[in-house]
Amino acid sequence: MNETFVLTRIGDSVRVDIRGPRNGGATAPVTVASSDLPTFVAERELDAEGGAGPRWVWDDTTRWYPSLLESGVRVRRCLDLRLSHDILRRSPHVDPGLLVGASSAEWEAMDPVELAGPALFAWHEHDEPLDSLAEFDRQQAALAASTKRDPLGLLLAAESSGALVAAEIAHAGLPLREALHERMLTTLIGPRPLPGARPELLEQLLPVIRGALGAPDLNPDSPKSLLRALRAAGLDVTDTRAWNLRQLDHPAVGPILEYKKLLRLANANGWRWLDTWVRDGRYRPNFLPGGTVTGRWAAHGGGALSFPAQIRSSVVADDGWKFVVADVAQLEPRVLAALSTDLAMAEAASESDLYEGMVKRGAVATRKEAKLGMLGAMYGSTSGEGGRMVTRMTRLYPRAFGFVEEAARAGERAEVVETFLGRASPAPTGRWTLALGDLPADDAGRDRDRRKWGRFTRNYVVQGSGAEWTLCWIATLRNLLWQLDGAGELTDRPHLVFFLHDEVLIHTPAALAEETILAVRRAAAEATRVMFGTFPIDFPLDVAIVDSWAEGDSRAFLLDAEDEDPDLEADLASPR
DNA sequence: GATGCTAGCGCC
DNA sequence: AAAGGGCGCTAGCATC
Repeated sequence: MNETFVLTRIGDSVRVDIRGPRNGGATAPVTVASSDLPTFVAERELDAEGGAGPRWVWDDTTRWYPSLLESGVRVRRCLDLRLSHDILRRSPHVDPGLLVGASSAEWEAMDPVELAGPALFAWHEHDEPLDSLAEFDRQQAALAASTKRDPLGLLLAAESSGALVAAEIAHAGLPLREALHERMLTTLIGPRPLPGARPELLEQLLPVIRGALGAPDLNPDSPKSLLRALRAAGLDVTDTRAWNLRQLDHPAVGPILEYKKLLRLANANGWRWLDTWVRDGRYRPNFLPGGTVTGRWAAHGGGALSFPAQIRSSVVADDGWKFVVADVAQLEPRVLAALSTDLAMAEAASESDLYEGMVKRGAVATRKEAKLGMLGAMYGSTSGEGGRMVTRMTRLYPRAFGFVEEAARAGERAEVVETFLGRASPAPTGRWTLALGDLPADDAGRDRDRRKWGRFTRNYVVQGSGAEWTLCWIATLRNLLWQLDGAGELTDRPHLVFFLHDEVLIHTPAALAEETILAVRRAAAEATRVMFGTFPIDFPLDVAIVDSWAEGDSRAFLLDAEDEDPDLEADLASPR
């Protein structure tokens, strides 16, 4: 039976309201002691073996699933009412009145529970527990009445699966060898310093920098005093950004850049990071599904989503285990081609490298131009080579480039834009939205803000739809991984241990690594089918079986590759 | 002493 | 004249 179980916590017990697949109507609720819940859930999952499985409806995955996982219980499906409330409330295709009811304000204000890290403390539940059944019924009614019922329903399911993945990643943790990390730190910045002291190798760079600038008291940790010292030394700079310093020809530049790089490592992923976020060979950040407006995940704790390439060599699979690392090549351009049904761009995307595909078809002269043009279209470049390429490529791919252009125009009109499945952008609140169409021609500030919002909505439709594809990917993947020939609980089988926007890491027994690769590919194909149906678009994956994340890092490879410019992103990020 | 902001840099 | 999106994190610094 694929029944729906709606869980509401009441004191030390849980009220379970059961909705059958056909009757839709209420049956008498069951009351389960909280301590018996894992058994109750496990039995229902077992009963439904083979089918899609029961669906567990709860207020918030972070308040339910971690303890189930601790008890060794995995679920196949859930509906996270907190996340779905947020999506439905923002959708212009949902009647907001249907979502209003008891505790509306509490549903709006609910935050996820942080499970990892130094701030861990017990959360206080509401005195009056939120009634999940009432909220579920409201959401179902709102969904049923929506003109975008099917895509929104898919989005809610994918978002909820993402919440399950996030909890499972937190449960399993990313394998990270403290000893390796410490050795790397010691080599690069010196042994663990005393509290408050500068690491040894930074200390050694200090006199070099001070000497070269003739500033004996300079503290290069302070951008302000560094800027002062640079200008006092006769250098024409307005900030201390590494990219700008690199343009200068001065003996202080090399040591300063080296210092900044090591300081960054020490601050972001040094000894304190290790102490705080890594325990018993596992790094456990808090992933927050739906944590950003576009639907990409956010993360708290240890900078999980900016895990530097430099330290990925510390991420090593357990003995007898492997990592399967997979990332999507040019996710967002491919999503854009499908969003806009641009057949010419989709045709170029049949190549494993979309940009090369454009070059091969004579659209542009070089891979770099293709990339500049695509990124320019998705981010809103108007000047420089990016801007020029956008103009040229608009003629070649009018549907795709027109699609993002229209999203930008809509944003500038203060309209809400949507992702492919219907996640709506927030309404703008800036002053420029007032008296729209009645702007003084010389109001440069408002004009700038309006264009800035247009760049946001332009990017929103692509970034948000890309996030939806990856949600569908990992949602399918977690189920396929469970069906592999494993046994035992989650961490005894192939399981996801990291998710980075368009890249996944799976920790798998070595014997199942090849099968895991097949699962990753099948999941990608399924995500494409579910999202885009028969539209001819490919999402090729780069997949590798590795012992260390560093081996599977395409950037590490690209640094040696002749045909790729590793500084291209930096070029884009810099003025001129 | 706590809090909020900025600069700068990491990731996608 | 110049004009790219989304994030998190840290230290320094200003402020209360």
